Amino acid sequence: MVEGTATLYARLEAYMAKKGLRSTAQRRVIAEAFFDGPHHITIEELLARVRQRDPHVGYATVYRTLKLFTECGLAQERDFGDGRTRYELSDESADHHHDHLICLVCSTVIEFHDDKIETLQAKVARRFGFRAERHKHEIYGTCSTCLAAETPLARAR
Amino acid sequence: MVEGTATLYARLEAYMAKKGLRSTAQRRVIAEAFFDGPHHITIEELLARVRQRDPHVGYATVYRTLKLFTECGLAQERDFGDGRTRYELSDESADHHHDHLICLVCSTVIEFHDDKIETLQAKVARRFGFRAERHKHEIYGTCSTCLAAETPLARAR
DNA sequence: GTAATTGCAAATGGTTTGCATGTAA
DNA sequence: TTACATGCAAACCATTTGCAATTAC
Repeated sequence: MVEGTATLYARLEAYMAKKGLRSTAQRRVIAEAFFDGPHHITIEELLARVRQRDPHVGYATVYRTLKLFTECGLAQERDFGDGRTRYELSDESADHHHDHLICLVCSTVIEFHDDKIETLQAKVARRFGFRAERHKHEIYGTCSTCLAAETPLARAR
Repeated sequence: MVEGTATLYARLEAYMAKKGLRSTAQRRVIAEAFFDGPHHITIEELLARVRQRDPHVGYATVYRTLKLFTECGLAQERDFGDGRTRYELSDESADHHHDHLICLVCSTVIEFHDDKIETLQAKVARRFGFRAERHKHEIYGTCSTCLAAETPLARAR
């Protein structure tokens, strides 16, 4: 299960205390908006959510704060190739590690997890004497919904 | 094996002829520099190679030409997260499909291929009714050379 | 001849940064 | 009080684009 947002926020507080960083109203609002916002959120989307609660927050603050979240292990950056960075709860913060299927038609992102692939990946790294720290595994294509919307002719492709 | 550069160039010529595009000195020089240059080359690196042969080539031309190579299936874009796009011969142009191990210390890129992972990937897509078109599988960590250079203490991490 | 191509410089767009002001501890 | 944070605007930087001059066909 996903940790409660209170627990996530406590982790952030602990990190900030350790580093001598300060707990500010902006960081609290951004954390709240991020923790219960949609997965794979962009800075722009997050800023919109944040400004619903505090219209004065600047976008540089959101950038800086998400960088902070990434440093302290709460968030992970994702790049799905559309030009803007997306953020999601890190594997440790969410229930477990996952990878992505990305629909090139409607941009929907489906999360998946496959233990066998993870195991094989570890084997590949070992084969090269490589210490794997993280990975990115993204499958691009067309999701079932968009496939259904295609004409029969196109679907037969 | 990798196709000879003559064959690759012939494919490019065929594509350009089909599309009514023109064979120019710049495109020839860029193709030559790309086909026998290093894998995962950046625009800047490629431009440097190109300018050894023709100092007047502009960098917009290199961008446009690599986009052309990508369109016609000769090249593939890669993003290893360092801010610039890299280009390599496409799977069909080179011997076969491969993925990457990327060293976070020295930036070395190791190519790997694992049929079992490919098969499992296809299964994952099927499970979601997803038509997979391409994928990106990158493992980030520390390569064997950099591991060897670490202190015993750090290596035990 | 004429449409595609080039080189240059300017524009774009996401992200970062400098700095004066504000504020948590 | 004194670093750390913020908001704004300007800077950055890879990439794209407008346009006049050039060139392939």
